Order: sequence, then structure tokens, then C-alpha cells
Amino acid sequence: MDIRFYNTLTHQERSFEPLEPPDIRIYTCGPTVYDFSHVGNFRSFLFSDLLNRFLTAAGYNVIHAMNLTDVGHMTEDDVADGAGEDKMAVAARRLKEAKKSGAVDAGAVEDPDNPYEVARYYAKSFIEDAKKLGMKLAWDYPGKVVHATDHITEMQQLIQKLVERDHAYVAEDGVVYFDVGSFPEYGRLSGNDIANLKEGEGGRISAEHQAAKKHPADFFLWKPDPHHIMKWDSPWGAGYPGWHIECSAMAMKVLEREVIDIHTGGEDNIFPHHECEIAQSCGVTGHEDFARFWMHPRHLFVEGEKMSKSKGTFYTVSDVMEGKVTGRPLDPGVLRFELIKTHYRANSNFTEKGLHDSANTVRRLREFRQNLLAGADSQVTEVDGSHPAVEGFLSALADDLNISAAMAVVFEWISQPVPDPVEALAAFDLINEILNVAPVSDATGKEVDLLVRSKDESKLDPEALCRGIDEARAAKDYATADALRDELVAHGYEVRTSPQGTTATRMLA
RNA sequence: GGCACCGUAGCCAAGUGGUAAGGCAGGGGCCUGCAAAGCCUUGAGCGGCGGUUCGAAUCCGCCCGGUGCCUCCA
Repeated sequence: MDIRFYNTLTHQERSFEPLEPPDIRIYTCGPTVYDFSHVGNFRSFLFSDLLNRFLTAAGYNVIHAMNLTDVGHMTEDDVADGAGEDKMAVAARRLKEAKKSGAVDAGAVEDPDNPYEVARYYAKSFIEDAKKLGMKLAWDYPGKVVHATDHITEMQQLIQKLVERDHAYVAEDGVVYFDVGSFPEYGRLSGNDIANLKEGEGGRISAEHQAAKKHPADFFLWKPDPHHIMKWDSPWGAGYPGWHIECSAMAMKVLEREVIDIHTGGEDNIFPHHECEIAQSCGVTGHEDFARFWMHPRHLFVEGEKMSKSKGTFYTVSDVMEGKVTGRPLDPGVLRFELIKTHYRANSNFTEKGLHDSANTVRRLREFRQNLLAGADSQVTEVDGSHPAVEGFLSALADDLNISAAMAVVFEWISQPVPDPVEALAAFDLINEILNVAPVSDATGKEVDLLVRSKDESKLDPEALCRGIDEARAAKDYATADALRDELVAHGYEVRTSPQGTTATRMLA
């Protein structure tokens, strides 16, 4: 299969060949753990999950790593050289308030002033959400999903090497900066080459630190700072590492290579983060590339607009699953599908309508599988990539993860009569290894999707009501039958009557 | 100002040179006590203007619109 991906580095779609087949090494820029991740974050992480699952299905051995950024960075984006308030302090304050109001269990974070506890709390929450959404990587925590604070030594080693190789210098302000002038390739990824970078155009650099640098684009690797909450000893004084160095260090450490196959991260990471990562990593290793392919999913909008705190559209996974958008509990498989169904290189629009569409799709897929299961009568077989549906699905994805074309193959397939349910079941499960929505499975293939239990669910006995409907219908008491059905629908059930009787299932969204 | 990405029916979205996939919603029909689900059926000339070509949504140019980035936001 010819796999083609759009490579941000070359601005072109190119054939993808692993460096060491069948292994493929992927590094994904993960979340910061000072707060809950929102659905926009997860779109980006689920893109990397789709990539992982597709390459695995295509027969490769995917080695995938991700970081959790828990070094307390600074709040003031407009003073990006490291000023403002430590994000860990903000998180601590938020957690204290949440504990007071009961929004967070008192036992969840013993001491909000301990940044490690704060980070652990949000990291745990991130992994839980990732598991609900069926992200393979979540089951590799903590092996392949690693904390920055556990790798300070590796970062310092890289910084040391950069200083030795004259790619970095200690400036008058005591800060260790990367010297972009020493790396002519700077700008290759983003197109923001040194000559084109207008000083401070993004409004995030403070004049104070600019003065100490050789070039305005120089970025810090280590900053001695006695006021930083989390700090570590170093040859350059007690302080904390720069943002970019953690990914260089951890990718090399966890993936055990100086050059990896694919690096992913949200589009906002292209510059400066990934540009700087390349400069640092290649500065240390002397290789031409750090990652052969760079892939960047685009941002998520909510109801046609940028996500916004003031509009309350920074939805967390829990928000959406508890019904903040649709008004009723939502199946995690639906959220997963909603976040992966749009091509990763297009902005996607997260909407209530979209969630309902996705719920329909997920339900259709699950019912198709259930029918196959019934038709297969416990027989099991295996199919490979030559099965027409699987082949069509995989070749669509091989074209830069063309999920829409891939889904078209699935829809056309499942709307046709199935000649051999046993074979079709095997084919479907292969496809679902990638989609992972019908059902959502954990690392061992066990189903993980459970609707959040709504409060009134316990009071309702859907089976009894269904029996009541059937009895009323048998007695031609349609008024009673309709009333019972309305009650079920009002509680979020989908009611179907067939010659075999009435069934009620929870709506997925 | 610079560097990129995107612009196809009400919505989501494929197609990258030969007369527009697929899904959702909507209309009509079958089924149903009525519904739901399912099945059948139904709709656009591709942001605009030029150019290349026998032929362009697809290539080139310009313009318009949206988005991201220009130092710690996925």
C-alpha cells in the first residue's frame, strides 16, 4: 500500500516510508496538565490515535510516545520569555476553590500547593478522558506517556551539548538561550525564517529579555529563577527548562532514536514550538532531520466560532458526556467519532447537530455489527486487507488519512446485503480497530463505552414499560401504549416496535 | 507586514484534467394502529474574475472570504 501524508516540513503530500520498517516511531505533543483538556485538545490527540491505528492496521509496529507537560509554565502569554504568574499557582488556586465548593473531591488533591499533586490530578483526569475516548496511548501510561518533570536530567544533558557545540549561550541575564544564528535551517518548518521574523509581532516578547539575546528569535533553554515554584539545580543555577526542550529530550529518550518517523501536534505548535524543537534536536545530533514527517491537525471550532472561555465553549470531555451540549448523556464513542470524522487538515466545527449526526452513525455501525453477530452464530473467521471493504477503507486512509472517503466505503458496504456474516464480522472488526466506536474498546479489546448514568435512570424500568406497551397494543389500547412510549422517549430512550415486540435503548446523544 | 492552511448542495464532506462519492437534515413513497428504525426515491456545476487546454471543481495568475502562527494556546 502506498501511504501518502502531507508533510508540513516540505509543504507537500509525499509517500511515507518508515526509517526502520516494520517499526514506526511517532511522537505527539501532549497536553499541559494545569487544567482539564477540552474537546479541541482531544481532536488533536485523537488524530494521532487515528494515525497510530491506521498504521497498525496497515501492518506496522507503531511505537508511539507522548508528553505530559507538568513543568509550571507562565500565565502571561504576552510576556513569553517567562514572566507573569506560574500556571501551577493558578491551578492550585482553582483547585482550592473547587474543593471548597465541592466540585472536586476533597481527597482528590490533598495539598493544592504541591504542584506535583496538582499535575498528578490533572494528568489522571486526562488519562481517564483519553481512555473513555478509546485512545490507545492512554493504556501505555506511564510507559509511553511521560511527565516532563521526570526527564529534567535528559533536558539538561541536551542543553549542555548545545552549549558545548556553540548552539547555545549563557546571556548577561543568566538565561541559557539557543542561538538561532548558529542554525541556518531555522524556519524550514514554518517558513518563518530568521529574516522574516518581525521582532515581537506576536506581542509575546518582553523588551527586557530581548536586550540580553544575540538575536530576537533566540529562545531560552534554561532559566534560573528562584521564584519559580518548580525548580531544579543545574550548572546554570536553580531554575526551570524551556518549553521546547522537553519534547526533544523525551522523544529521543522514549523512542530511543535521534531521528523519528513522525511528529504530530496541533497546528499552533508549528511555530515556534516545533521549529525550535528541530533546531535543538538537530543541533545536538547533527542529523538533517529530527522527524521525517511533521503532521499538524487544525483547530476545532464550536458552533462556527472559535472556542471561547467567555462563551463557555471550552467543553471538557466530561461536560460533553454529561450532556452540556445535547441536554442528555452522551456516549463516548459518539464524541470520539465527532472528533475524528473531519479530515485533520481542515478546521472542524463542533456542533450539537454534528453530535446527533455522529450518534446516528455510531448507532448504525453498532446495529450493523450486532446483526452480523447474530447472523454469524458464534462462528469466527479472519480476513485480511484484501477484503473489499477493508481494502477500500484502508486505501482511502492511506491517502493522507482521508476519513470521509473511508467512511463512504463503510456506508456503501453496510447498506448492501451481507452474503457471509462471519466474514463480514471479521472485516467490520478490522475496520473498527481503527474507528474504535462500535464499540469503543480498551487495549485488550474490552468494551469501554458506558453512558454516563443520568439521575432519573434508576427510577425507570424500560423493560417493564416495553412489556406494558406490548400488552396495551395487544389489547388495542393505543392511548396507553403511546403514553408509555412517550415516557420512555422523554427519558432519553429510543423505542422501536417490531413483530418481535418493543425494545427501548438509550439514545447515544 | 511575513509564513502557512482552507473555501464543493441547508449542514458535514469526497473528488486534484474528461461531463459532481458518501452521510445528516428536508420532500415523496413502502412498512406501522400511529410512530421510530429500515428500505425505495429526490436536490448543487464546485468563492469570484481571467488564463492554459479539445475539455477544469481539478493546472496557472490575480482578487475576495475564513483560519492558524509570527516566542511557551492542541
